Amino acid sequence: MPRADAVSNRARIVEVARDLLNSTSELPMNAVAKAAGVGQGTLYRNFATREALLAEVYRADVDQLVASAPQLLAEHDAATAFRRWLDNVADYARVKRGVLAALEPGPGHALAAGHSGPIGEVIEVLLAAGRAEGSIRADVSAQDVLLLLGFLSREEAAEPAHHLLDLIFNGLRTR
Amino acid sequence: MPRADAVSNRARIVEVARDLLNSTSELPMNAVAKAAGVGQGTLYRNFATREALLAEVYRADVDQLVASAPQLLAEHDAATAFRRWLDNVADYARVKRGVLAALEPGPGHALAAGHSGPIGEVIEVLLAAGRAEGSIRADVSAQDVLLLLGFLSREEAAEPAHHLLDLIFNGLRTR
DNA sequence: CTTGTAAGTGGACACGTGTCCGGTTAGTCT
DNA sequence: AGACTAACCGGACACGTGTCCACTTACAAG
Repeated sequence: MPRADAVSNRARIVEVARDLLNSTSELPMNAVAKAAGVGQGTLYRNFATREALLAEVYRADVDQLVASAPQLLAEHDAATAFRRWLDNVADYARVKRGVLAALEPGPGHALAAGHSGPIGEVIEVLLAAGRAEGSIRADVSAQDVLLLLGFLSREEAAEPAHHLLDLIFNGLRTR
Repeated sequence: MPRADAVSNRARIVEVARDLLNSTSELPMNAVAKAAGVGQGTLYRNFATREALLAEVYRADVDQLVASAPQLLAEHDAATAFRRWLDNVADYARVKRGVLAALEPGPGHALAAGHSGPIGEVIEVLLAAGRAEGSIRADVSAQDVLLLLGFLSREEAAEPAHHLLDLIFNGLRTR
């Protein structure tokens, strides 16, 4: 059972981080610690990396992203749903630059286990639907897609994101 | 006309950096400066970023990579040549982890001008050949390819590189 | 040979990151 | 209530990065 102050500290860290991101879109770890009134030790114990902190801050957004997939699958064929979902990811990534960092597999975090968090599972679902439909290559894993999506984290790729997604998605399709 | 000592300093910096990479595969900038017997100021003036230094160290390798493209185009059809060339890139990237950093477009360096250095030009040549042949999509730019190749810089992508290249190349092809 | 000066030098500095550890405190047990 | 202990706290620290600027020196002109 975690201590009460530890819980509130963690919550305050996330809250402060969200505020910082809204105002400056920068996220210096030591600034977060100072603003939250905790030491760096506490900050790093709760969130070992900046990505972990971002993941918590954007968890609601990630959840929404995850939730949109089944909805898309219900309304469209698998290929279209997949394509639309990728567009959703790109849109989120452009608005909130941190989202993509949040869904990236941490070092040694994703390679060992097969699942790369909720996002990985959703991609797997979309891939499975596409495979069943015959529109998506059978040799594509969620890990592959995640890796290919890595370009979204590059700053240079703000605008042509949809175009690049087009190329990537074209590559995932059967021919 | 640059000063004589400046020239030798620059050469020694590159030499030292190469040695460091061969022994530790790490490249701390201040370590390079100290080992080369120059101040950090000198180092950063000659090479504004670590990438610039890596680019110089691996220039010979990059040149070889660039030279292999026309050769491949002479021996195979454009699509095959392009595919083989991508494999070459992946092989280089796996052996010398720094090569990929060397060919990446620096911030604001590649977006403005159309050319992203020699690598960008080679890719453009391969793309043009593929377009003429009708096997490569017309809406693909060298910049796109460079961005998509960005996954090579991720550590996690050491082994499945060829598979991912397969997916990417599949995306570049016409259908 | 002396002097001028523009280029070059190199180290101090400010900043961000992540680790480590002595002190503190919440929750529990008697 | 009082004491114990394990978890927690938070700041000092060591390290790497990149910038800045006072000093030095190569080269040229008189």
